[in-house]
Amino acid sequence: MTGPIKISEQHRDFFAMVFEVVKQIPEGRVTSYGAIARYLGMGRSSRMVGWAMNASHSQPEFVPAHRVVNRNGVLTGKHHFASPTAMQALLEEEGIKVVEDQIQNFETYLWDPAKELALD
DNA sequence: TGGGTGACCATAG
DNA sequence: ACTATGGCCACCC
Repeated sequence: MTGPIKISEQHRDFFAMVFEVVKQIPEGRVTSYGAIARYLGMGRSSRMVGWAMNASHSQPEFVPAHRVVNRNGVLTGKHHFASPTAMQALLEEEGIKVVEDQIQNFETYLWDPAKELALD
C-alpha cells in the first residue's frame, strides 16, 4: 500500500478524505460506501460518501469510483458513469465478474479500509 | 426558511 | 424473506 491516511491532516476536507481512501483500493478489489464512512468515523452517514463520489469525476487525479459499491455488492452507482455499462466493464477488466449489476463472490473481493488500512 | 432528495445502512415488525 | 422506517447531513430548489 502507498501508506495510511492521516485523518487529523485531512479532517478538514471531507471530499479529499473520501477520495484518498478510494484511491487506495487495490485493483481487482472493491469496497462499500458504508465501509468508507465507518473508516472515516462518519458512522451511518454512508450517503455522504455516495454524494462525494458524485464529484469524483471532476478530480484531477484518477479516482477508481467503480470499485465502490453498496453493502450487497450491487452496482448502485453505475448510472453516474459515462455509459450504463462503463462501471461493469471497468470491474470486469480487473477480473471481477458482474451479473445483473451484482458482483459475484463479493466477499472474496471486499476490501475493508478499516481492516486493511492501519491507522496512524 | 423549509421540505425533498440521495452512487446508503441498520433495525424492527 | 420482505417491506417500512429512521438516521445521516449536505445540497438544491
